[in-house]
Amino acid sequence: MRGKPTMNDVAIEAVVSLGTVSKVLRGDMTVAAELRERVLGACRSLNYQRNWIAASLRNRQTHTIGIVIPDILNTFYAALVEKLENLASAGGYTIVIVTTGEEPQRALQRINVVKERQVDGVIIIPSVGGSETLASSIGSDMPCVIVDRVAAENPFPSVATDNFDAAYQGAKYLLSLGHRHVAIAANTPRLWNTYQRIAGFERAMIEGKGRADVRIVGMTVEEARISLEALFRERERPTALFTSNNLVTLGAIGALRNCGVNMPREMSLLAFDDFEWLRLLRPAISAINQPVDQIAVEAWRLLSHQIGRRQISNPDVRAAGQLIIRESTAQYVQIGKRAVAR
Amino acid sequence: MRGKPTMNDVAIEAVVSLGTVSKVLRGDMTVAAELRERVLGACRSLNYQRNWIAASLRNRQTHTIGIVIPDILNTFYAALVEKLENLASAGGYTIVIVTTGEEPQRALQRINVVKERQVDGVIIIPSVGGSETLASSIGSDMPCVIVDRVAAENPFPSVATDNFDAAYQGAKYLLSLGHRHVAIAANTPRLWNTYQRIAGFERAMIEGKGRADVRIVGMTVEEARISLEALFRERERPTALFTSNNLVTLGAIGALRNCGVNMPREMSLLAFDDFEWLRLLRPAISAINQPVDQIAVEAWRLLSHQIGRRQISNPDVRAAGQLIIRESTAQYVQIGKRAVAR
DNA sequence: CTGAAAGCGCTTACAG
DNA sequence: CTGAAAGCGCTTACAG
Repeated sequence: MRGKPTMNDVAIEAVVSLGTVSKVLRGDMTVAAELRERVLGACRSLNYQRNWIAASLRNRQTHTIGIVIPDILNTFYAALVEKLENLASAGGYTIVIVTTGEEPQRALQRINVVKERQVDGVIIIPSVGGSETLASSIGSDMPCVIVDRVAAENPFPSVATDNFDAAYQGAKYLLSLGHRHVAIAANTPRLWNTYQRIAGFERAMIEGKGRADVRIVGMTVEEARISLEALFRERERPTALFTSNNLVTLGAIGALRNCGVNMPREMSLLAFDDFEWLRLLRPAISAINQPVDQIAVEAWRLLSHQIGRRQISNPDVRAAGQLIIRESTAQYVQIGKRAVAR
Repeated sequence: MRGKPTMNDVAIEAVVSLGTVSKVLRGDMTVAAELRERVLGACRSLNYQRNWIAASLRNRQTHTIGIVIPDILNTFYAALVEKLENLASAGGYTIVIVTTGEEPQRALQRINVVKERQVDGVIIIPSVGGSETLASSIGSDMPCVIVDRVAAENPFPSVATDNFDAAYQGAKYLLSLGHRHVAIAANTPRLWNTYQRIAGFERAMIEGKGRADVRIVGMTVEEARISLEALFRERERPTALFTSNNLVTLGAIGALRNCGVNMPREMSLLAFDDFEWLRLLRPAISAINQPVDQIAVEAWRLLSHQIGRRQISNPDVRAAGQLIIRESTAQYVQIGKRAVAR
């Protein structure tokens, strides 16, 4: 026996058959206690490590799951990955991560890589324009759950924040402060989560008889900043701004600073996505928090149940967002001559 | 042929032997062009996907690398992962990620998981107290590179910022602004990178005849905040603060706010680790940036050369940090009665 | 340049 | 409850 010991070496050492060793190691309890001890002892003395690849080839399970994510630097996704890694690890799974950088081409290629790796299942956050091709590239035999950016006609189990409602509540809050002209800065309505956020926002504004200004500002911080600087220089600018995700929030804060717009006196800001830094800015930014923990737990439930071929209840989870009020949102006060919108 | 097509199915379809198919698919050019075409055609028409697990079992390569990281929410590590994923992907590798949460026990367990997964190599950022046991748990046959938290007696190829020099330069800068009493808030000197940062800081302060105040503030944002609030309430507090990493910076900013200490008038702040938010705070925070791109590229070079059994030149890379001056650091001006240190 | 055969290290029916 | 044998889908010497 040169190199690593194999299961066969263990069998010889323990003086049992190869099959018995396999049974013991897989936790099959139909093995006599005495043999089991001999096997375990042999494993220890040989410092045996199971060759997981050989097992996978035979039993068709890799105990690996793929995570397809647009961008790890986005704190929301980083938090999601952190939670998922813990859940997977606790369940004996390991995760392979792949990033798509919001590029549909790359997304397709990366999803294929993950499939070739023969993962047992995959958790996907689609990128812009990626939802359409998902069904065909995933196929129906691969356990899969879609997270966050769930398309309207999505065929897979999914979990996301109830974006419509969260945005609706956010807008209601802004209205309750007296704001009547509020803008929503959204990355792109081609993303379904954003689309829902815009819709919830608009619904609330209509109900509250406010003026809703929908601004599409692009996917990056820089694009958002430039776009919003233009908005802030308009004659009749809104008195409150609602950002559609953390990247846009970043751009908005930059724009506010560059244009010298006082927050919250001249402009209230409500952010979608909460995270540590928002508390530290001055004024601290009010935000709608997405329940990352819950989203991760549900995604894992949905995926592991599919892998285990268990019954899935509630295959489309929508988690409630929570409004966190800090200092960036204030009662609307008419300033000088500028009038409130209509 | 039920289920997925195998290489054998392709061989039958193309009317060649199994071995020939294998050769073509592995890019072995010693196959006649005509056969190659037939094989490729058969693959397409059957929609053949190579079973990578079977290949791995035979050739002992998984084309997978493990990344062991303390915490994905730390932006520095998130950025590192993002870069590494791109490099790995471009090289035909996929990454499995494992987080240790700064817990030595968990680190050990996770490193073992990665090894059992039979990765071709591993990139490790040790956690506190984890460096000591690394050598024995990794073994000498596994390609490995240590990043960022490189121990003094580290036996593996490594890449990190030149922490001593970066901190030295930072302290020199603070001295040049006239500060003579400056504190460094460090998470723990048990981390070698932090240890180096403290040492570089102290060296500069000695040379500049300043008073160096070393404060160990703990690993979390909360601990750092509480610890620094105490510092800010001391009678003879420093006029400038140097934080040892991004988590401590977070705590420092919170403490500054809570204690109502004006920055930079009453206290200059220089952060180790730069990232987007630092620009957006007011005042914008001066920082020492670690060259994440370079670090990732070098780590990948070191790892892939080991995997390919190529010669490794320069196995211990130390990259230069860069000082970015913004608004949080200002010339020291004596305020009222409070005297400069000693 | 091509093919037949052995084997990677396990798991899984199947006998006993 | 235990063991002998076949086989998972490839790669790799080895003949030809």
